[in-house]
Amino acid sequence: MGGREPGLRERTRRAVQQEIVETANGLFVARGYENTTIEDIAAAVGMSRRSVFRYFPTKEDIVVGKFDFVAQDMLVALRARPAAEPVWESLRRTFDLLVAYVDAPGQHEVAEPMQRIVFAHRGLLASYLEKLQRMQDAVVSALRERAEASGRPYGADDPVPGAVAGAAFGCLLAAQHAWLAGGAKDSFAGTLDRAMAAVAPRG
Amino acid sequence: MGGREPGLRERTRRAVQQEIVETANGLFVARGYENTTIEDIAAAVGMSRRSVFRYFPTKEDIVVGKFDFVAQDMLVALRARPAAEPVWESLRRTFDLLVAYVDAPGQHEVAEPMQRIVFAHRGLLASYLEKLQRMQDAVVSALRERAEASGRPYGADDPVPGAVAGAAFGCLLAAQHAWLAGGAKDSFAGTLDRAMAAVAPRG
DNA sequence: CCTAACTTGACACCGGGTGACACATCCAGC
DNA sequence: GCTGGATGTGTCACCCGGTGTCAAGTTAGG
Repeated sequence: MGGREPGLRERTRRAVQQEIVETANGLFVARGYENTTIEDIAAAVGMSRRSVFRYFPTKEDIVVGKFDFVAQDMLVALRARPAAEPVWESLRRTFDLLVAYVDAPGQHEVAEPMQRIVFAHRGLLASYLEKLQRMQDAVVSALRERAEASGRPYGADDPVPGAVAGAAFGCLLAAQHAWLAGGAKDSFAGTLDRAMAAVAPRG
Repeated sequence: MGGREPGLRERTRRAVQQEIVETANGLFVARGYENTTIEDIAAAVGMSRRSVFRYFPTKEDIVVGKFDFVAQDMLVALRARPAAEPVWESLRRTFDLLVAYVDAPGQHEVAEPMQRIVFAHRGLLASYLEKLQRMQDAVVSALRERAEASGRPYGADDPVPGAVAGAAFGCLLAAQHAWLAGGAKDSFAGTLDRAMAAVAPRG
């Protein structure tokens, strides 16, 4: 991340955010997303409705906001991959961060129902897809940098890097979908491997 | 589509819907999406706020609702492709319906700014992505049918057909992105061709 | 002409989200 | 130790998207 040593202010803020997320997730899985109002969350945490909005811009962000961080980390991870590595492999390794998030043994019991909630609700799914899209845009930038560093830069409006990244994220989403549909029994990593083995960039 | 002879009721309904869309699009382009309230639209069309919601479930649907129809048509188109054709080619041809929508010479002047509006607004982009996702789900079903008919069905939780479809839609989105970023000068079809040439299913 | 189905407008209401203001707290610097 | 400014919070008022309800109006069919 950017600033070294987050500082006390930022740390307490993160702590409150974390508490809101955990409390809210509990309510969401118990009563459902739409049946839980911001006021319910505020009351459960012990603050006012207004203050909840000071920590999260929207209700949806309480659920999918964390992916902004994952996106940043993924970018760093992608930039750290060796330049000689095939792009598809680099992307697969970049996704390991998301995989770790999903396959994490400790949080598995809470992460999976939340995923189902995301995929079940219109606005939430839309919001998640939009986050992935932003993530993807960043990946495209990284891909361009990499191509430039290796001496074969893409043209400004070349759709190719976007297509490669788009295909990879498409596989990611498909894997998530299939994994959830299959009851989340297998490892997510394995499902993603199979998905990404079915497609490959040309050249 | 389904019922033969739409009937008077349904036809007038479609006409009103069309008028709402056109009036609203005019306001959106002129004053921006967020600066245009449902009441503004209702007033411009000459009906009450409530009635607008009788024709469109949400404000976003006024913009992206038409893609539900495109999705249905795309499904039909995909099913009509010869079974022997390579999958990637079938998908590219299926996208021709969307291409026709974008490259259409008549509506080009209104379609392009609307596309920019969609890509510029959080909720709108999210909504559009969600529509594409639903479209994609349908495509996956068609891919499964095709594989079954050719004697090599996929397993129930196999992520492969989803990955192929996801990759194709990823290319589609990337092409749209690059096309808009490049000022929509080239033909969209050509951009999409280049995007889909950069990736291919394995096997 | 009368009635039943459908459409519409008007009104009330909910919930997400924002702006403004007042109050408390905490941490300077004097 | 006091004071003053930054920061956090609650309260209130408001906007807008979206829904339920009901009464009035329209249209088609007997």
